[in-house]
Amino acid sequence: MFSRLFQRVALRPLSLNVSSVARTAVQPLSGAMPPMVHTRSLMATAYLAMPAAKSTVKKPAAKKTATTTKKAAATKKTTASKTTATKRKTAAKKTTTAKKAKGVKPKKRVSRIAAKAKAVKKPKKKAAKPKPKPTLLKMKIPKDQEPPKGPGTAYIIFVTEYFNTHKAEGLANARNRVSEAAKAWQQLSDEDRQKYEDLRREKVQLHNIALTKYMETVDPKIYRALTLQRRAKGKPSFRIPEAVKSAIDSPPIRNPYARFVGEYAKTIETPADLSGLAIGRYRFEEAAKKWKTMSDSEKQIYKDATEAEIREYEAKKEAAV
DNA sequence: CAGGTGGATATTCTGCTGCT
DNA sequence: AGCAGCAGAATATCCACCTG
Repeated sequence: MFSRLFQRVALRPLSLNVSSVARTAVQPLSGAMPPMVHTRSLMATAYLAMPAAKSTVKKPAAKKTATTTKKAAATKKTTASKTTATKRKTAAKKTTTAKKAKGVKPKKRVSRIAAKAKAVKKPKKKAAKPKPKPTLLKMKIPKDQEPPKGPGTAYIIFVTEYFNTHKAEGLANARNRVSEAAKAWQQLSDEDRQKYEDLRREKVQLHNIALTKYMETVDPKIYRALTLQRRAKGKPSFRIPEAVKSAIDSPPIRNPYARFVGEYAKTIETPADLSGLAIGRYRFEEAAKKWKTMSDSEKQIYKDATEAEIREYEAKKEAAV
């Protein structure tokens, strides 16, 4: 009986409260370091909609057009086709501090190019499989069902605005315009830049609200498909920004055992020679041992607490309807 | 013209344990 | 999924420029 209820509760994460998100989303504005607004998570989300081949294939050709002034950057970026996967690896290396060996990159590039080549050859299989059944993995996600895209950076906002205001001046091509925008950006005073930073924060808030709305209304099937397709591409699982996550309407209901562990773990003294995962393992094992020695009536306390929480949740739900 | 890019850095998540 | 704990991995964010 419990498990069924838990399952039901567990399915709720998609049900969010927009107004509370608006609230939490606004808060990050204070303080020097805005507490995680996860703009990028949405950008990352955008990858879902972005054919992997698009980003990987395009780059190499584009790189050729790099100006000579960009020499250094160009060499740095010869690995233009780097995807987030590579990025992830480099990031991982970074966290291990001194590990960062630059000579590693070429290797990756080669393997990725090889992978690309393989990917290109694939289509042959299509003929062999004339009727691939529509699965979530292959399901096409309609444009309007894709998660909202991220707000971009202050600079992006500036460039956008720059383009709009200089549209009529007949500037050469887009690339020159970007260069001009970049120069203009550099000439901005700190104050002016701050304006764009403020704008960005506003956009982040709006974006969090949009994402919340999306999470509320998205077809669960679509959401599942997005998740599966993302995983299939080797992308990390979809992460819901904290500001949105915290808007989930009610806390999860803890099962009796979890409730007990939470309480009992505080009383366990961990041997000094343990660290990291070993500590957690030790505590769980100790808690499990204890749980087994407990009588039904002792356990009943925790069961009652859980049931009470469930009743409370049900009542709240009723009231909301 | 919206957003991708890489490197540095800040922040968050995962794994792992047993049980419900 | 949730309970605890934390090392290490993964991801977000930033800038400045670039791209299709």
